[in-house]
Amino acid sequence: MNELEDFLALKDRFIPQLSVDCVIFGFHNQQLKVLLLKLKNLDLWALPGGYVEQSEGIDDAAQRILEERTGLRDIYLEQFRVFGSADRSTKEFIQKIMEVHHPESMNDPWVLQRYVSIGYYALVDFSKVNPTPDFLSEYCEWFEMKQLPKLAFDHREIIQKALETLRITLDSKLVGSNLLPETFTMMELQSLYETILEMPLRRNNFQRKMLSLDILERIEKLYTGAANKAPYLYRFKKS
Amino acid sequence: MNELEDFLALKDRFIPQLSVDCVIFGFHNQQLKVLLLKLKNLDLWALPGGYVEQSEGIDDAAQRILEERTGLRDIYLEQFRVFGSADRSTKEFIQKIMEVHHPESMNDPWVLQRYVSIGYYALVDFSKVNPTPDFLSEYCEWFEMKQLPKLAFDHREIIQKALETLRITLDSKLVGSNLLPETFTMMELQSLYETILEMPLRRNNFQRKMLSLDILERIEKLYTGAANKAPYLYRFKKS
DNA sequence: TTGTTATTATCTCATTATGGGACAATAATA
DNA sequence: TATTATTGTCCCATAATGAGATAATAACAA
Repeated sequence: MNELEDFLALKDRFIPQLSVDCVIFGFHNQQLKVLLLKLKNLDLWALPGGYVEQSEGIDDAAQRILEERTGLRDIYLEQFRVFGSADRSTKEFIQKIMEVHHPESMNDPWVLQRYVSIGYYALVDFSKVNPTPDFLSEYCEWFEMKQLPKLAFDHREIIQKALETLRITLDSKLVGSNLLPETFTMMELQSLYETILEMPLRRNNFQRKMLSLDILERIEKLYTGAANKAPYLYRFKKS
Repeated sequence: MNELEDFLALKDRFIPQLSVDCVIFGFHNQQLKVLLLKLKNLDLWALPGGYVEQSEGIDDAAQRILEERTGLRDIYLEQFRVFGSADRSTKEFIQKIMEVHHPESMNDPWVLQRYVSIGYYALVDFSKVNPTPDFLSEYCEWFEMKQLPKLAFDHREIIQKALETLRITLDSKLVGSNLLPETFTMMELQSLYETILEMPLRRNNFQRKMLSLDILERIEKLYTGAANKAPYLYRFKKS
């Protein structure tokens, strides 16, 4: 496990006791998804995360972590909350993880210290992501928000809080332009909003609202082969 | 400077390279004010701030710092953003501050390290605050938002960001109940909103809006001695 | 060719919210 | 009793939103 040794040796590169956790949202098959990592030899999943280098801004750290897990650069990223309550009970989890990988590391009190974690949420085009695990994990997979697996630390709470923030900022930020592919139908856009808000919206009023914002460009019709009127394709206007 | 030595000796009590800065808002004489500290022997002011103890939650740390500077407990507090860009240039300021107080401390690389700071804003009843400086400062005073003095670090930016957040959340949070005294007139409430939003509002529409929210209780009339109709006093409903 | 069917795109109307002016009520004073 | 400066409401035009109704149309079946 040389990687881990390297990691422990490099601890001076990072700000101690501070981590960054990223809730990466994607949208696929009318469902909101989150990218998670399966921890090696444990029946536990975790958010993509990492540490902040001494010479690195926190937003840069988040971008770096995101690029490592998705292969994408310049991702839409939003800081939403710091998780630093005294009872985050990260110790028990780190203990579990470290015991499995490298029992000797337990002698180094550094790994067992309490962490304060900065929560970011990211919006990505599902189809462009290349999920890549890190050295503590064996897989990297998308999970539907409704069916999250068993999560380490307080990561379930972090995901929940990220979604709440996303909901609140839904109509002030252009969420769609980051979660949807280049072109999409009005129904797909509506379905995205309904999924995030967890409530049905009316087709007619939703379309009126979206068109009135003057942020969409109507391209051509999409002929799906279905026996009904073909919907228009839209894209977000450039600026 | 024994206090400082104690402080340096106690560094293991705190999470390193992490600080908390509090933007404490008050409202007085129709003006929005911020509580600031005057750094000893320097022509510089700074936000009340501090470090997070190893066994302390970050919100608890903020409450502790707030209590030390204002004498108030259970203050309305909201985390709004983390400041951790690589170029926060805190070093030059810390250097300035430490040179003045304790040149020997400069040998300890700890004090010169880069910091990541969690920004909180607090809303307090101006009249109840007892401003109290900390060991690095000589005064603790209220400043009008429009006339801030020369500020250390990136504290001006932090204050600006806090105000922006306050504006955005103005109608979802009950800002008034924290910034105003127990009872107040409709005009005072409106004046608070106008000051925060930096825009004039219409008396009739503002009153209609506020009353329709069903959060205010009308008490009795306030006879000021002025030659005009006496305004009602209001208080925020309990629950 | 001509219906049929399932959607999509719009239109319309009622209801509610908001902007902005007008007016009546009233506490102290002249 | 009249005056004055505010305060509390009312009214109406306009904008935004909720909810049903109707027209357009792409593929398929008859």
